[in-house]
Amino acid sequence: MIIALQNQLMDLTSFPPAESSFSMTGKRKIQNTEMNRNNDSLFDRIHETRNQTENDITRPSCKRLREDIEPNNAHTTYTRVDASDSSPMVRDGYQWRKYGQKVTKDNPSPRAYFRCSYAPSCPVKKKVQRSAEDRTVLVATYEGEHNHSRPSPVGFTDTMHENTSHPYVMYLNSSNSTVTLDLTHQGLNSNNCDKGIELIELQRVLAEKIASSLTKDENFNAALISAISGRMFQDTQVQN
DNA sequence: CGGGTTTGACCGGCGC
DNA sequence: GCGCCGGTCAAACCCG
Repeated sequence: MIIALQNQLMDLTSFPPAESSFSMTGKRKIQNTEMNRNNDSLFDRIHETRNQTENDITRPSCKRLREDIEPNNAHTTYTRVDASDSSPMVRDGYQWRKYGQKVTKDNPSPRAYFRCSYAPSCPVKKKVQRSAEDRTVLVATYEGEHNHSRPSPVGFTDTMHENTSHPYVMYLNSSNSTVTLDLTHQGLNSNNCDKGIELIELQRVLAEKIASSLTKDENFNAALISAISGRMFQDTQVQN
C-alpha cells in the first residue's frame, strides 16, 4: 500500500518532460487519503465535490429515486479548457444530447444537462458546469454507466487534435474515494507545447499536494515509520 | 425534413 | 403552506 503510493508519487514527480508532454497514454490512480484542505482552489473544489457526491449517496434526490439511478456510478471529471471557449461541451468520445440548462445558485455559469444519445437505452447522464473558482475548468458529473462501447475512437482522436480542451482530466469516484488523473484525454500534439507545459505544471502541483497530504496524515506517517524501521531491522539481522 | 439546441414551464423535495 | 432550488419536459427554433 505504502510502496504503491510511493511508486505513484515517484511516477508523478519523475516524468521526463518529453514523455509527459507527448506520449503518456495510461491512467494514474491515486488513493485519496484524507486530502487536506488548502489554498488551491481546484483541489478545494475536488474535495467539496467528493463530499457533495457522498451526500448525494446518503440523501438521494427525488429524481434519482424516481429514475432508480445507481448513485455509486456517479463520478466527476475536471477538464481544462481555454477561457475563450464558451462551449460547455466536454468531448469524451460519446455522443451527448443536451436536454436542459439551468443557472444554479452557487455558480454564475449555467449548468448544462446531457443524455447519451448514442444508444436510446443508455441511462448515462452528465451535468457540465464551469468551475466557480476557475472558469477555465469544466466540471462534468457523470451518472450511470454506458451500456455500449465508445462510438468512434478514431473520430474522437481527430476531434481531440483540433480541439482546445483536455490537457488533462481528473476523475472523482464517489464509491471508493479515488482520484484518477487521466492523461489519455490530454489532446496534445507537436503543435501544442503550451499545454504540455501546463500539464507538467499540473503534475508538479499534484505531486506537491499528494506529498503534503501524505506527510500530514498520521496514519501514513505511522505506517511509513513502521515500514522503515522494519526494513532497518531486517538489514541489521542480515548483517549479523 | 430530421436531429440537435434553446428556453420557459413544470415538478417534487426541502427548509422555514 | 409557501417559496426556493435542482432537475426535467417539451414546444419552438435552428441548421445541415
